[in-house]
Amino acid sequence: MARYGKEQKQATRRRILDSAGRRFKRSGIDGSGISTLMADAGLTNGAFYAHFASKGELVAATIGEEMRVQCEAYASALAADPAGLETLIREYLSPQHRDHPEEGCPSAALLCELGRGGSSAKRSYTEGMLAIADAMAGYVPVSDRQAARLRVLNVFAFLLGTLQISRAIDDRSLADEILEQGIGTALALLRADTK
Amino acid sequence: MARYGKEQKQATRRRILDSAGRRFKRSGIDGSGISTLMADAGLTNGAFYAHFASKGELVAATIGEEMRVQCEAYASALAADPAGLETLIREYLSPQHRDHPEEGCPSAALLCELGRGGSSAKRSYTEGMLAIADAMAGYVPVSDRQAARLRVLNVFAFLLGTLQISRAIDDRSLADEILEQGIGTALALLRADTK
DNA sequence: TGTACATCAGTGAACGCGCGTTCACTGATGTAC
DNA sequence: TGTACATCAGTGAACGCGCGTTCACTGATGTAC
Repeated sequence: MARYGKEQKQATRRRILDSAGRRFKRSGIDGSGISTLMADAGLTNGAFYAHFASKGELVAATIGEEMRVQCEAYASALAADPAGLETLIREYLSPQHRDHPEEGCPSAALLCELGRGGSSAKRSYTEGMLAIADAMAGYVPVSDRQAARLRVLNVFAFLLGTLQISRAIDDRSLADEILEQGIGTALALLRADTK
Repeated sequence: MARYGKEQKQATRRRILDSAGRRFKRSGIDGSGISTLMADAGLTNGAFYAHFASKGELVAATIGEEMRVQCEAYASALAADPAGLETLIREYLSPQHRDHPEEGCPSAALLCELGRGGSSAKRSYTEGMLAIADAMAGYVPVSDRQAARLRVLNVFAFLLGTLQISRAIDDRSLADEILEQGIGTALALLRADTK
């Protein structure tokens, strides 16, 4: 409503990005309309195009932001506790994470949709994924850097697949069991000699 | 158009189910409208409700059918070649599968959407997933039956996560590399002692 | 064998609704004098 | 210090369109006589 410096508008943009991340992860990209996304941010639909040229641009920006936040969270958790990979895995494969996609991993919630989505969202995703692989490669017991990155990607693929299955399974105790079993498998995967 | 026996209408239903499977896997569930789904089957929108009570019912039926077909395909491939698990894994993690979701695994294409979707689709999915775990448990080097089923689920989670990542990655050669690396990891995962 | 009829799978127009997007407008603010 | 003005983030109604769903209708068929 004002002519503050530029910070005001950028703050609104960040607010939209933040609430859009939650909404997309809860309802899907196709399942989230502009009016709902803007209402989530406490605004009306018309203001949207002052911040983004299209829904596709919002999607790409939101994915980028989600991946950046996830990468930072993991990197700082590991910097604080270099053996913290196990904690991260246990949190990832927790019933809490399964039951609250809107607070969780963007890959687990949106990856199928990204696969068929626009190329700018894929670009954002690829960058974010590589940043995560890079940030975590140092904490994996593999000496070769590139091999360590691929190992991280492998573990990540396993975690996200397991979480997705546990979300789609219609039997809570089986879903719990899959998560529990997944923790052991993920830890083994992390350390295994694969080649 | 006719008063044939009941086979005619059931044949049409199967045709809708088959083309809907392809369409959902290509465009997503939210991304596929009734008119398009019916046109894919060579019909007009109005005929839909003679076969299904709602879109949700079609989704559940399609998921059930897709899982059944996948289960049968895997089971018969393994029956023909008991060491064929490696072939199955190589086909699953092939660029061909990555580039043709409409012909491929329903889990890889639709699992995020199922996670937030209706309960009848989840029910269908759960049944199908358990049937696959059961059908393949005998081919995994784990003696305890229930542990073998969970192992199958673990490998499946890894495969589907890896395929999804390779579809969302915007760099073909990196995507190829992830698939290639995934084959080795999946084979190791299959045989590893995880507990 | 030929004709009238009942059946019913499929047609296609229409329903209210929410989609992504556009745009004329509002009104609180910082700035100029 | 007080007032007039330019700015521009945000409003809210409207656009054409496709959504899921309904329904009166069509017309090819198997059946009855």
